[in-house]
Amino acid sequence: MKNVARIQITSDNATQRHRSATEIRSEMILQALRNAGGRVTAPRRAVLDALLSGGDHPTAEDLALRVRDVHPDVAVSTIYRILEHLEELGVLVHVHLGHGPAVYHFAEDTHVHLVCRACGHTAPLPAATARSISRNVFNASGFQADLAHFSITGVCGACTTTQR
Amino acid sequence: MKNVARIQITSDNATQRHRSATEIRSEMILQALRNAGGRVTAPRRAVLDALLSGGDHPTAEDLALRVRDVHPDVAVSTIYRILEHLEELGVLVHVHLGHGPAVYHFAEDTHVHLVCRACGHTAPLPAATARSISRNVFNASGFQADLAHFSITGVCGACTTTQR
DNA sequence: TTAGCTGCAAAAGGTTTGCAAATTA
DNA sequence: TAATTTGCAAACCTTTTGCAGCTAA
Repeated sequence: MKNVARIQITSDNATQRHRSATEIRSEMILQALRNAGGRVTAPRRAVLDALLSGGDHPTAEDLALRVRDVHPDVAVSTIYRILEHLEELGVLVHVHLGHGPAVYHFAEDTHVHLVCRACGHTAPLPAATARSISRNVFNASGFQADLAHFSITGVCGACTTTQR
Repeated sequence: MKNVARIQITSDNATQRHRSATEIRSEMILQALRNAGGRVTAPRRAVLDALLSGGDHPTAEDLALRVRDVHPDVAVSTIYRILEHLEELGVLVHVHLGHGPAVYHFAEDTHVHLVCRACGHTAPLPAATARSISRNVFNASGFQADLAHFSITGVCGACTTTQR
């Protein structure tokens, strides 16, 4: 009995902790949505879940696939509308990594992407470097750069070495 | 008679000089095209003329319109194929200034574009700044950046001032 | 003559839109 | 109930592709 109780408490705590990571964050966002006069629907929850649980650079299509695991007939257009809405709320941003579809990000995770045109891999530019570059651009041109919206293409270190 | 002759010579010289600027360049490119096994056709000449004479950041559509002033039924697909071909020859590059269509450039005129998302204007980043940024990226990440392929979005000095 | 181009029409890929039905608050 | 969302289908925009006929070399 004692043991069982203890185990249950532990288990509850674990569940609770797990929830705080993603679900509380999700709830906060849903609340912001409601505060802005929006409604909380199954597709919206599912998109947030997909964003919070999934990989790092999902496209709208990726998100649609994940959402459909749970709600099989959510339309892509719905996904796009939800993403647009979340961008307006300042929760998300979209980024163009290359010629293909855009990828989506939580706004707080914004970073500059280096995309190698030889191997296709994406690496983040260190935040300090990004800041220094923005400062550099600003000093030169008085321009407040959002370096994260489009990626920086080029050739990564590994591919430079390989190529010769 | 003397005068007439003189005038004609002067006029010829002027024409000659005018030709050197764009037409000789055009001829060099056409020659490179031939050397690569390609053929010189009316649409190709017209695309080069449009690129050499026109504004600074033409899209494929812009070029199609200008080409059609002279050759009314050149297809857009032809324009795209010509542009692709000239890119393969290293004569041109295309640049993504924003969410719309790509714009085309002579490779030698490559520069980094700052695009203001408030007013839409495009300004070049000083070459020295661009070099310094590339160096910065390379030192931080070993990545050889092609900063010119995608623009840098942000808010220009004028709009920053205006907005508050 | 023949490899290379072109026009046309259609398709592809990503994103947006119109609208009637369904759903949230 | 009223306002918001959704699914579906169709449209949109930029770019690519297939193919039969045309053309430069």
